[in-house]
Amino acid sequence: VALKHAILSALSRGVPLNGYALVTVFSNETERLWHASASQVYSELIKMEKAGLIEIASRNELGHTTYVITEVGRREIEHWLTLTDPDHSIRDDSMLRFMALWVVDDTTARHLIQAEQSFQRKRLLRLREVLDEFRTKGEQQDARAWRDRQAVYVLWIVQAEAMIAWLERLPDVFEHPERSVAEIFANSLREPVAAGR
Amino acid sequence: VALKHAILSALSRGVPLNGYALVTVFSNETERLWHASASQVYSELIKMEKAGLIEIASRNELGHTTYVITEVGRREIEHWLTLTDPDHSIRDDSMLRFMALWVVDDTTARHLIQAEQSFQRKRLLRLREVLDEFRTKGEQQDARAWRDRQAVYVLWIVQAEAMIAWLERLPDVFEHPERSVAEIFANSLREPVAAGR
DNA sequence: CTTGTCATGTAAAAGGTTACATGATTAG
DNA sequence: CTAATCATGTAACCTTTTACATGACAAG
Repeated sequence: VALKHAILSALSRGVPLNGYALVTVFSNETERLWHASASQVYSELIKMEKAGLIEIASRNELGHTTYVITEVGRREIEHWLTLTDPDHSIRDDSMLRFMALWVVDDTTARHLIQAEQSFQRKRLLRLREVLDEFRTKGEQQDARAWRDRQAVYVLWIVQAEAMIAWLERLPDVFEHPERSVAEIFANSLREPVAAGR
Repeated sequence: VALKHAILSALSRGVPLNGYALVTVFSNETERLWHASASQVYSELIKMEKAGLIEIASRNELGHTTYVITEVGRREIEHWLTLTDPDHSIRDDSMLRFMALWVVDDTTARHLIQAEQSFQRKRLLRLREVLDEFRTKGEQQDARAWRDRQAVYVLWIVQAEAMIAWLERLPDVFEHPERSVAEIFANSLREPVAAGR
């Protein structure tokens, strides 16, 4: 129901984009916002153009097409943000696996944990790289949009770091049944981290 | 493709569950693992029972049915964990909104941020409650399963706390354009949090 | 005695994936 | 000259949502 909004959000920054550029955005595992397949993006673009939310900025003989957001699209984005409630439902295959991890033996669990660690470390490096790029890029173009993007990346970096630290202690949960889980994660869970307000 | 695995994972702890209990699990916004609607759960259960992954533990005259996992189901879970790769693709409506937040004015942004803050605070309280319940519950039943669950809740709590702290500083990104984003989130981003290894 | 929660399903519509098909351009 | 990447689309299939339908039971 929201690929439409993900596309509008990407186009709202003003730069005309072609279908392929959007496909790359939505197949990107670093940017965990909205996933979509190539075929879905192309057909959604056609639908949105017909609906007047976006329009063709350019098209060459090969069919290569760039799109920009229209005024109608801009209003749709504002409507979505202000008049509909966020959907907090998630499908997270990777976490689902960790919830089921106790069924396998300790050695297998260790392998799976290490694989995820390696994925998250690579993702963290990538996140930091992209954040650095934003700092220079944002100075030219719409600063407000780029500052927003930077902020989201900051959260992703903090959460990736938390995940990596958690994965480092996770094997102990299975391998040291004599220690309580609270004890194992003692330094992560040092009570109400300024939850006050 | 994975509601099947989410159901098997829930049943793997050995307690027979009925459709409604599973519906509650998958519509729960605290436990951000796998979301599914009621009708989907009921029809998936029928399909899985036919496929021999689960079986009926009891059924009364009213049609109220509880299911347990079979040996085939247990093998399917292990196959999934060890022989297929995790799918890291995500659709996160709430984050998508934050990425587009710069399009609205500061007052509206503030309202939206506060609404999310209130959601995350409630979720955090709920997470802490459930974690406390696990500590006592886990002593009786399969300790390994319950320790795993506790660990996942620990990560969720840490990440919810990080999100709340981030949301507290987010308004400054829009309202203080003279300050750099790095500066605003300085205490969150205090460099490589033991990413070493 | 009626509202809310527990409990189970079916059918149509919308959303999303996979497989297939095609061709230009770039880099080694 | 060949493999990878850029670039666009269609069709069949599968997954998920929405709307509808039904009824027991408990609490106020």
